[in-house]
Formats: sequence, C-alpha cells, structure tokens
Amino acid sequence: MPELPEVETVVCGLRPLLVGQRLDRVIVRRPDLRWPLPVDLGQRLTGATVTAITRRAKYGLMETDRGDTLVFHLGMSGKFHPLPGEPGTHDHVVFEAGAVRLAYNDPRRFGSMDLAPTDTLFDHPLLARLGPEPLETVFCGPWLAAMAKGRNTAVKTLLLDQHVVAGIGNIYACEALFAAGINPARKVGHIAPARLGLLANAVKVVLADAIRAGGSTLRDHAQVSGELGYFQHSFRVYGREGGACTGCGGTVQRRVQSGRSTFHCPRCQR
DNA sequence: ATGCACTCCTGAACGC
DNA sequence: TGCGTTCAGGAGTGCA
Repeated sequence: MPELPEVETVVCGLRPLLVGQRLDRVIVRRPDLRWPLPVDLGQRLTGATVTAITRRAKYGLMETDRGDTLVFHLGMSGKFHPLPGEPGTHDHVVFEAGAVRLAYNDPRRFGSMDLAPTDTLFDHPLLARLGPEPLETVFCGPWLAAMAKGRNTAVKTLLLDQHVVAGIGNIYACEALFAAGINPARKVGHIAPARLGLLANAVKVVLADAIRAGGSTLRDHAQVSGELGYFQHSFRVYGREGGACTGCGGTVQRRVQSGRSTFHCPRCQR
C-alpha cells in the first residue's frame, strides 16, 4: 500500500532508468484503471524525452520535453517493474526506452495516470488542493494546530486528510501517533498545541526513517529493482494487534476508525 | 463547510 | 481440496 515513502522509493528507482531517455514506445494495454486513461496517452508519450521524475504527495510526476507531465498514482497495488518478456495480465502500461523496458503493473487497478501541461501542472485537479509535504518546514506544530482549530474529527482522520498534509496513509498515521504518544481517536480540536508539535515531528521522523528503509513491503510494494522495502520490520503498532507494546509491554489493540484499522497502545497513547 | 458512508478492484487469508 | 466470505485501503463522490 504505497504511501509517501513507497512512492518516493519508486520515483528514485525510475529516475536513473528513464531520465534523459527518449520513450521509443509507450503502450497502453488496459486503459480502465481507477479512471480511464487519456485515449491518446501512449501516443503523446511516445517519442518524448523524460526530463525529470519527481513526487508530490503520493503522486509520481514524470516530466517530458513535450510540455506534458505524466501524473501517476500507484493506488493500492501499483508498481513498476522491468519487463524482460511478454507482459502479464496486470501489466497495464509498458514503457520502452532504448534497452529499458518497464511495465506499470496494478492488479487492483486503484492506480491512475493522467497527462497534464507542465507549466500549469499544479492546477491539475488531483494536485491543486493538496496540503504541504510533511517533510517540508511549512508542515509543523503550528500548521497542524491551525488545521485542527474548530475541527471535531479524530486526530488520525486529520493526518489522513490529504488537504491538511499530503502523503500520509494508514500505516504511517498509526506509527506517528504511537511515536507521539497520542491516542488516534482523540478529537483533534482538544489536543494541546505542544502535543501537535510532537506529532508533526513524529510524522517527519517516521517518514524519513521509512524512506531510508526503502518503504514498507506488506503485500504489494516493491522497488523498481524488485527489491523489497524493509520498514515493516520497524513497525511499533501497525499490524501488531495482540502483541506486546514495545514501549510499556502492554497489549497493542486494533479498532476500526472510519472504516480503517487503527492500531494503538492504550497505555502509551493518551 | 464538515463529517461520514459508500464505492471502485483483486488476491490473499481464513473458515467450514 | 475447494469453495465462499472477509479483508486490505486511497481518495473521489454524494449525502446529511
């Protein structure tokens, strides 16, 4: 389940393979991902040279010399992998550039791709209203406090709101709340600003550590090289229901919060 | 404006 | 062994 660290890992893997390369051929084999791909996506990318590959929130951005940028989201199960032979069932888009042949593979098809003009890229509806990057300095305790003001929602829900801060998903929300010692169900409007400062800092530390580990591989995530991330071995609460809390030895609990599993230690997180 | 349920999809894990 | 059920969840949509 790609969140910010996983997308960062994928983008870093794509960069050395594609930046500076001319895309000889881009073949759309299955256009019905989360949204229908633009009908001319393959045609518009074919012949273009990739000039940069970056990331915004959980989106990858592949810029070309034709004034277009490919915006892609990995959804739940999207990955890029080298394609030595024939494409398989879930290899929906194939990129060929010289000796490089890559497939975008996405069994669940929650991912998406679109093309946007580079000069107005951040006006794209998927990107325009995103909150700040969690690793940038704008995202901090005072920012969280401003976002929390007057809100009656659970603190975990606020962390998952991409308009508040962009790129955090279920796993890292759980881990950051544990690191900050805050109960995920606590109403965000009632948390002292100082504690929100601890939380903002915890988000940064958890994400930076996860990027360093190549992300987390649970079921789906893999780097472009096929290597697996290993941050899942560092989880303190996520997926550890019934296990001993690494902080106090108590029991990690799971509860469902707005349809998602939330893991926390009731003793360490208040 | 805010908060919530619902929806998309498939493979893995689980229960009988 | 095999079938049916449940779960995982990012994020847009639509409703109260």
